[in-house]
This record gives sequence, C-alpha cells and structure tokens, in this order.
Amino acid sequence: MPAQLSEQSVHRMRDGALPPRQRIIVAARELFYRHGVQGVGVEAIAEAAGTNKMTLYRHFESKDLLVAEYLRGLAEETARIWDEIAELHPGDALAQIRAWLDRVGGHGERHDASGCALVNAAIQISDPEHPGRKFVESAARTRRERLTALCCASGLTEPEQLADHLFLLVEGARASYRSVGPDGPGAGLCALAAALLASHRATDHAPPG
Amino acid sequence: MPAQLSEQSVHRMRDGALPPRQRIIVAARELFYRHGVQGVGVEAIAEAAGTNKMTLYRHFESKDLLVAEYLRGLAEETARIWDEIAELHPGDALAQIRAWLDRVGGHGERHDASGCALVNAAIQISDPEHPGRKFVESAARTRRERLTALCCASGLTEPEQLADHLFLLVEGARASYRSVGPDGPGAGLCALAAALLASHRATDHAPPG
DNA sequence: TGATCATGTTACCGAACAGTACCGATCTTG
DNA sequence: CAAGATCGGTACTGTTCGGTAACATGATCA
Repeated sequence: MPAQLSEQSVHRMRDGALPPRQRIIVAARELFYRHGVQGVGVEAIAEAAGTNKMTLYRHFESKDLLVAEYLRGLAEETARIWDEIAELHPGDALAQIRAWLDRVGGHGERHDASGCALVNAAIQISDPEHPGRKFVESAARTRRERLTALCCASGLTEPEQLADHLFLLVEGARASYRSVGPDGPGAGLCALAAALLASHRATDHAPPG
Repeated sequence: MPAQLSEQSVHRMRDGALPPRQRIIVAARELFYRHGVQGVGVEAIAEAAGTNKMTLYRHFESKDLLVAEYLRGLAEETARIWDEIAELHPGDALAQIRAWLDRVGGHGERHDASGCALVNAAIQISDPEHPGRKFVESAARTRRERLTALCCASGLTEPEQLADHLFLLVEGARASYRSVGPDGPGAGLCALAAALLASHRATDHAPPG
C-alpha cells in the first residue's frame, strides 16, 4: 500500500483542479445529501466528479466505505465548527452557544451544515454494522458533550437540561426543514433559543420576553 | 375500474386473515419504516405480506403509488391520534397537549407513531413531484395547526411560539432517536416539555399552584 | 530514454430492481 | 353448474446497480 496523500499531491497540479479523490468526495457530499445515500449510484457520483467509476473504485474499495468516508468528513467538519466557534469567542461560553445557534440554525440559504446530513444518513442506513454508523454516533456524542460543557461553563441554570433542550430544538428545526419547508416552525428557532437562554438566566424559571 | 373496498370485503373471509391489500399495506408500513422507502423492494414487501409481486401490482399500480398510500395512511393516523386525544380530554386543551407529548414523546418501546416515519420518508424522497409528498406536507401542516390551536385554547402565554417550540422539541427528539439512540437527549423530552409548559403559565412567573 | 504510477475509457459480470404475461387454483354469485 | 373475479406461482423483460478486467494515455522520475 503506497501512501495516498503524498503521492496524490504530486499529481494534484495536473490542470489546476483537485485530484480525483477529492473531486469524488465533493461530488458524493453533494449527491448523498441531496438524494440520499441510497438514492444515488456510484456511477452518478463518478460522473459528477468528472471521472469514472473505475477511478472511484481505485480510491474507495466499496460504496459503503465511500459512504463511511462521507460521514467521517461530516463528523470532522462538525468538530471543526466547534473549534472555530471557540476561537472566535474565547472564554465566552454564552457567546459560543449563540454563535453555534446562529451557525446551525440560521439556515436561510445555508444547509451545508453537517448535523442534518448526518441524521439524514443515519435514517437511511438501517444496518447497524455499517462502517459509517460509528461516525454518526461519535459526531452526535461530541456535539452533545461540547454543548453541555458550554452550558455548564456559561453559568446558566440547569446546564445539562438546557443543553439537551437546545440540542433538540436545533435538531427538530433541521428535521422539519425538509418536511415542512423553510417557512415551518424552524424559522423561529433563533427567537425560541434566545428566549430559552433568557429563561435560564436566573435561579428561577422566568418566562421569555 | 371496479370498486375496490366492496369487492375485497367479499374476499376478506377466506381463511380469517386480512385481504392481501391490507397485508401488503401492513408489510410495507413495517419495511418502509425500518429500511427506508428506497431500501426495500416490492418483492420483499410482497413476500413479507405472504403474497407475491403480481398481486401487489394488482392493487398498486406502481411502487411510488404504494409509497404514497403508505404515507397517506401515516397522515391519516396522525389525524386520528389528534381526534382520539381530543375525545379523551374534551375541552381541556392543556391535558390534550400533555397527552400528545406522552404519546409521541414517550417512546420507550413505541415508535409506531407517524410523525417520525413521515419525516424519514420525506428525507428519502428527493423528487418534489412524488405522489406521496403532499401527504407529508399536509400531515405536517395539520399537526402544526392543531398544536397551535390547542396552545391558543390552553390559555398559556405566547401560544404560537409555544406550539412551534413543542413541535421542534418533539421532532428533534424523534430525529435524534435514531442517530444518538434511546439514551440520547430525547430521553428527557417529557421533563423538558413540562418545564416549558410551566414557563408559559402566566404572564409573569407566578404559577397559581 | 525507459520504468512507473495514477488516471481515463470501454466493456463486461452477476445481482437486484420495477414491472408484466400467463396459467391454474380458488372462491363467489348467477 | 357455469360465469366471473381474485389470488398464488412461475417465468419473463429491460434496466440499473455495485463491482471488476483489460487496455491505453499521460505525467513523473531515475
């Protein structure tokens, strides 16, 4: 087995484009998200990547492992988003929570986020032994842990409960985004979350307003 | 086209079992939910229904229309659940809300509910012209309207906001159920919803008892 | 210059898929 | 009993799918 990245970086400058492996991942990310993991074939991915099926199979030994790589990339992006937010608001847990809500909940045009795609994929993968499931679960666990840690550090009351509450709100907004559409109940997510944060300010529950 | 239901009820008593059309619907409901609309073929459905593909196609002219019928049944069940809850707690909007939360959120063993399956199916159906999409959308709209109406009738503050809040919580719990598992943040849904209802009791934080 | 490696291309395989034709058995109803 | 309908079983079509074999091309590097 030769090294992959170093060898490819040699071939990367062929015509200024990305190497085929990267193009395949980009295309897979788009198509898997739009049509579902089961709704798109490897040939369509290869074509969208500007290559062919054979080259795809030279880089991914099966479609399941390509799916796993797709999910691994999404989980990685999720973790990266948390890091970026932490760097943007160092030491300010509440600001980090708000930034996260803005990022994952402010889906006017943006749904390139990872959480929703991970959940969607998890729904479509019924096999519990699928090589990609562990990335879905680890991403969900990471997200929950980091959100809980932020809530604890923010000084708000009942942080664990608040973290789960925020988690469910965001996940619900994303889930309903496809079935109800962008005008659904998810549109008011930011307002709801803001009210929720306000209600966890004091020792007692205060109504939002 | 001959009448369907009357002709079939004649054949219903063949050996005490359901007629094949009903068996197909039951099997499709189970398999579509477990493996996804795209993850199960018509032959597997027919076999699970104790019949064969030919009989299936005598009752459903295509797989897409079988999927549509599946979604129509789910939407119908959603509406029926609301009616049952209304009959169980007549005139008591708050009790109806609590009953709904218990029903759709108290998923220890039960996930025969329809909302989650509808959302899951919506995710897997990328084609906006699919004959089943209208049932998904109408079910979501119905659920939101009825929940909003209940919140308005309950005398709680900011009913529309509360309705969307509850909707997102429940939807988030169901969405995370598959990716995170039953021990995920959805486990505390009932407690979260109870606290949310309490926080919407009065204009100011002064619960009567 | 020649060896090497990744890539592109075409063709192919076996399986599964949606959907159909046909036949025989069974049941209801006249 | 006979007509008519449904149902089950088998076999079939054409397509698409995941995956592979074989060969040609073009770039890199010794």
